[in-house]
Amino acid sequence: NADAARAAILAVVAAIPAGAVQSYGKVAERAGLPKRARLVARTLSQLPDGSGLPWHRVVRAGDCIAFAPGSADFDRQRALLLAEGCKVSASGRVS
DNA sequence: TCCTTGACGAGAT
DNA sequence: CATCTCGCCAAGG
Repeated sequence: NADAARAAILAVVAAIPAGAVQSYGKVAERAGLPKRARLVARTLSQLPDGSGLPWHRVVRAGDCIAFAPGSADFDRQRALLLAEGCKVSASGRVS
C-alpha cells in the first residue's frame, strides 16, 4: 500500500496552486496520511528531475524552505518560487 | 535484526 | 530567536 500513499501524496502536491505553498504536514494530512510529514519529504526527495510536479511549493511548517540556505537545492527552490510570484526572504521564509 | 539517518512537527526551555 | 526532547517511519548499513 506504499504505492497508494505515494500516489496520494503526488496528487496533493500537484494540486497546490501556483504562487502558493503547503507544508509537508499539511500535504500528508490532505493525502489521508496524518502525522506523516517525513514520508512526504522522502517521497519528494526521490522524485526524478522534470517530473512536472511543483515540488518547490512544499515547505516546512512555518513556511520556510527545508534546505540549508546557500545550498544548491535551496537556491533552486527559491528561484522557482520567486519565478511564480512568491516573496521569499534570503533566509528562506515564504509569504 | 538492530542502529542510524533524514526535504518533518509540536511543545517546552 | 536557538536548542532540546519526543513522536514518527521508510531506507540503507
